[in-house]
This record gives sequence, C-alpha cells and structure tokens, in this order.
Amino acid sequence: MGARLQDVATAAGVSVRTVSNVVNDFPHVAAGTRARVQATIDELGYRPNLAARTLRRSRTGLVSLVVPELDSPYFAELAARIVAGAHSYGWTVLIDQTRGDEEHERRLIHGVRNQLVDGLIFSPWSVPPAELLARTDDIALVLLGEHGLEDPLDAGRFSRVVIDNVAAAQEATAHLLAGGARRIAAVGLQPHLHNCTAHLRVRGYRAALSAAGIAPDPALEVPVRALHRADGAQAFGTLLDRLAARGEQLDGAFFFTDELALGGVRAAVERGLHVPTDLTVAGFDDIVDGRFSVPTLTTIAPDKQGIADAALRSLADQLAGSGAGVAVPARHRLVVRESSTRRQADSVGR
Amino acid sequence: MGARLQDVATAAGVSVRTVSNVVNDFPHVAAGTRARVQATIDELGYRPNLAARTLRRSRTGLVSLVVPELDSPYFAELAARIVAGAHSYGWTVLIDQTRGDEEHERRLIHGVRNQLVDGLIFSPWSVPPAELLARTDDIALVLLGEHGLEDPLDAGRFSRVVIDNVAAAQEATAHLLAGGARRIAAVGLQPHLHNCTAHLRVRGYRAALSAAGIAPDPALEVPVRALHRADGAQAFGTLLDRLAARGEQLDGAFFFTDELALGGVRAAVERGLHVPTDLTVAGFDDIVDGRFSVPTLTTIAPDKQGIADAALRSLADQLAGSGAGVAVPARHRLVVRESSTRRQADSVGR
DNA sequence: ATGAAAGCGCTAACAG
DNA sequence: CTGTTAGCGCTTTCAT
Repeated sequence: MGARLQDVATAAGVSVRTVSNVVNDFPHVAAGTRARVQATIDELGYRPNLAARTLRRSRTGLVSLVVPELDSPYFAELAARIVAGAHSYGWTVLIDQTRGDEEHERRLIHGVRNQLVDGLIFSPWSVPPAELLARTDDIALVLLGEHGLEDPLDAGRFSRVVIDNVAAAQEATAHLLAGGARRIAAVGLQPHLHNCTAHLRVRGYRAALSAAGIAPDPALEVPVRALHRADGAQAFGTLLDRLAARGEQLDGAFFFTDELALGGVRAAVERGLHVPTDLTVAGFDDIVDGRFSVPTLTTIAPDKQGIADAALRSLADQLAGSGAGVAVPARHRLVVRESSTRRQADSVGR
Repeated sequence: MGARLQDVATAAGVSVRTVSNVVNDFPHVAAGTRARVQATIDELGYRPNLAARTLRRSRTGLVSLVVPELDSPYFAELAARIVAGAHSYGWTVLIDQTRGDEEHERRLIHGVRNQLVDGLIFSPWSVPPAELLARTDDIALVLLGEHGLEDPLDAGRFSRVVIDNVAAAQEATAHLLAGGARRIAAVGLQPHLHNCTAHLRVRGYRAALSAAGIAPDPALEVPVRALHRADGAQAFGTLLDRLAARGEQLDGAFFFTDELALGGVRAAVERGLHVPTDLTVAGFDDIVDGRFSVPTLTTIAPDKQGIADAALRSLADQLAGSGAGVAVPARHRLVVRESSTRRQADSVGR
C-alpha cells in the first residue's frame, strides 16, 4: 500500500518519533526539521493508517450523529453544523437517520456500532426515557433535547444539551398576545409520543395565556401526526373549518415547528384568511424557509450553533473522562418577522 | 476494556490460535473444543477488536453505499437489500446521500473515506462520466446504472451493474401500444443532467413508437426537474392542459419512474380523466406504492435483489483481486397491472 | 528536540 | 487439529 511512517522517517533522515510528532502537530519540533519532514510526507503521499492509530490510541476518531430525519430543514442544518464543528476535534461524523422508528433508535442506543465510534450524539424521538436509563453500553452519549429527563431523579444521569422549551413557547405566545391576539391556537401536540418536547411547549403556551388572564381552550390545542408542512396544513385547516362551522374564529396561532407553521399559513390562505392581518402566526426552529416565505415567519430561533458546539464539547469532555451527566442549556431568542406584525411592510427577514 | 483473545484462550485452556479459529468460523476445529471456547467467549463477553483485525487484515469490513436520496422508495428498497446482503459478506454498510449534489458526489468518488471503507457502491447522478474516468483513487468501486459508460471506449474501465434501459422502456411503450394506445407521452426527461438514464429511456420509447409505425412527437416528450410525485403531477398536468387547450388528447403515458407516474395519475384524475379508461399508464421501478395505488400501476420491475447481489458480488470480486471492470447485466420484467388494463377489474397487484 | 523500543489485539505462516 | 510466534503501523515512555 502507501508509505508508512518508517518510510517517511528513512527518506527524511529522522526517526519515526519525529515524523509522528510532525503528523500530530506536536509543539516541540524544530522548524527546519518540521519543514523537511512535511515535504517528505507530501512527496511520498503519506497518509496515516487509521487502523493502526485506532489500535494504539483506542479511539476511532468517529462519532455518530443520530437524528430522526435529515430531510427536515432543522435537523439538516443542525447536522451540517455538527459535522463542521466535529472537524476541529478531528472527528469524522457518521450520520444515522431513525425516521423516528423505535426499534431503530433502540438498536443505536444500545450500540450496534460501539466498536466503530467513540461517541454518540443522539436526538431521540420514540424511545422512552426508561430505555435510556437501562442502557448498558458504555459508549459516550450526548442527548439532544429534553426528553422527559427533567425529572430530578434522572438529572445528572446523562449528558445533554437542552433548550428551555417552556420559556420559549411562553415567549412566542406572549408575543402574539402583545400584538393583540386573544384566541390563539397551539398546533403540534403529539400525545402518542414519549418525546416530551411538545408537552413542554404546550405548557409554555398555556402559561402565557394564563399570565394574560385568558383561560386555555382545549379546542384550540391541536395534535399532529408528524411535524411537516403537510401535517400543519391538514391539522390547522381542519381546525379552521371546524371553528368556521361554529361561527368562531382565531386571531393567532403558535405552531411548534416552522414547518407546521408554513403549512398552517398555507391552509389559512386557502381559506381566504390573511396573515398577519386576520391572524398572527409564530413558529419554532428558525428554518431558512421562514426567512423567505410570504409572509416571513416569526419564530423562536434556537441557537443551533450553540447546540452543536455544546454537544461536541460535551462529547469531548466525556471522552476526556470528565463532565458526564451534565445538562448544558442552549439559548434561544424570539425573531419577529412579518407573520406576527400587523403593519406588514416594516419587517423584513434578515 | 473488554476481554482479549488471549484472555479467552487462557480461560478456555487453549491457544489464541484456536480461539481465533472459532471466532472466524474456520472449519478445522474439534466440535468439543469449539463448544468450550464458544462458551468462554459468551461468558467473558468477548468481542473482537475491529482496529486490530483491520490492521492485520488490512480490511475494514466497511463498505459505503452512495445514493442520491434515501427517501425515494426505489433507493430505499435497494439500500435495504444491499445492507441485508452485505451481512453475508461480513460487511457493514455506511450509507451516504448525495442529494444529487455534484460536489458531494465528487468528494465521495475521489475517496474522502478511502481509509475507512474497503469499497464503494455508487449510484451517480450529476457527476459526468469524464470525472469517473479521471478517478485516481484505488478503492474498489461498483457503479449502479448506465451513466454514459456504454461507450465502447470506456467499457471495461469500471465494474458496474446495469439494466437495459432502452429495452425496458421499449417494452413498456410497446405494451401500451399493444393495448391500443396511439398517442403516448413520455414523462421524465432530464436534459440538464449528465446522468443518461433518461436519455436511454427516451430512446427505447421512440424505438417502440417507430416499430409501430408512429412518428415520435417531441411535444409529447416532457422534461421534469426531479423524479418525484410532485414533479410528475406538475409536468404531466401542464402537458394535459396544453393539449386540452389545443383540443388534443392523449391515450397513453410512459413515466420514467413510478413516482412520476403516481403524480401523473393524480394530475390526470384531477382533470377528470380516468386511468386506464381514458389513458393507459406505465411507470418504471416497481416501488411498493404502485402495488397498492388506485389504480395499481403497470411498471418495469428491475430485479432489485439481483442488482444488490450483483453489486456486492462485484465488489467482493474486486477485493479478491479479480473481476474489475466487468459490467453485470441485471434483469427486468414488465409487470402489468390495472393502470394499463382496459378491463379494469381483472388484474390485481400481487 | 530527537532516537530506540515496547506493545495495542489480532491473524496466519510455520510447526508439530 | 492445535500451539507458537512474527508482525500489521502507529503512539508514547524512557532515555539522551
């Protein structure tokens, strides 16, 4: 095959130790030696043998990212940032898509790949928290999201990066209230899932209403099958029709994802409603599409870069033997755009 | 970490050689010894160290499957079969999705992962054949599809598994003709792509028409952006509208993929046309959806299992040092279902 | 700042 | 049929 460390050493007239130092960017190498060795490396096209390195270091340099789906803009963006960030740790990222399949998730949690990867960044969907607790595998794991682990009993058991879904949902709802909305729907409940993100967002939504002296109306809390545009359009359309049949109406809607919101806006438009004139809308995720949609979409923007960085750092900490079981909070902020701004023309997607 | 081969050997009172033989299923091991060693392995929870094995064998046991997209039923099914089949070669499959992105494809062809995988099963999309020819990487490669390599100049340069797109398209079209159709559209041209599958299918379509004494009408050959339902619905709907405006009509349509066909049928239905009464339809790929759609879909069924098997075998041959540059033909067959059968009730999706 | 050398866990050639 | 043993290519301790 290709050149070995030894070959480079011989060709450059130094020992393998020195070549290794150069390859691994060790500080104490004379500049001249380094240059000469590097030249030889380039000339010979030397590439370190990953297997030998792994055997020696007992680290593969691979980490696995497990997400429900990659074709959703949110996860695609998050994955892209994680892949990019992993580079600076010298890691290669293997991506797995579970499609929310419980069996698939379970298999990955219990480490089919444990020999292959040093760590796992996992965004669970269907697998209940109890499963996670029962994990016997000793591979480093970082969880993305809340996932029912806010229970004090479980706290400290897993490393995870979390955003404050309750507070975020409350902010979004409060923003719609501040704009004058009084009857605000919440779209995106997923009662059948153990995934508790939706539960937390409902809680924030209700809290905001209560704080404004409005009693939450269960009829305005609508469940969805999945979190995509079609689900939002379908669920919200049905709600609008049902309300219309009773002569009622809405003046605001908080969707649990931007995709749902985009679908919901579409459903509203098809029924002759204008956003934001007839009702104001807020989403969650800050996906790119919402910056260019008509109207542009008000949303909660989780700090995706922060989430990616925190997940990688947390993984690195665990691999270094420290910092297991830490929950790192990630920031979010409300981004106000046209969909929640009555005077439509003054706000433009950034 | 875990137990090593040596540990097992000591515990079982045999040499590492024997344990290795058991682990690797070598034939010449006494049944009693084998059982005893196996018991010890289970007891100690021994798992071979992949890095050490790789270092020794200079094989990682990983192969990479590169497809344009996994959420298309065709590729999802093919991938599933390849993953399943790889198991019997002792391989683990890493899946990459290119989304048809040229840069992404290029990176993978030139082997970012060359250290990581023993071979590559590649289904190109955007990358022109010239790129492939210029490949310097020496990793084993099997191409899926035609991809302009039918040029005799290039033949023998790459291992690939191909189906006869021209013949298949001709069969499908001939079948529609045999059913009485005379004005048959072809939906799915992709003039902007180097990917030449579409070119070949057009060729087969035209050949069938000519053979029936019908002059191909360019107005009936419609291009699409991508190969999904939405593209089929959009493209075919537009065609139907354009024809209707001129008082013309169609009595058949050959779609280059089942997904396009499903979208096309939808577009026809929305315009008050009935399939197969008003026009007969055939697709390509034999995706599961077409077996349960209304009407069920006549299609060309590529032998996906055969393609998967051939690709894996070809890879294995290359890794064994033989059989590079062989083009393995895969079979296909016409599956007649309701969409092309005038008396609708007598054919049921199998 | 650099060299010498041990050994990571496994496979397979060589012996018996 | 089974035991002994030499490396695969690399990192890293110890020495200089």
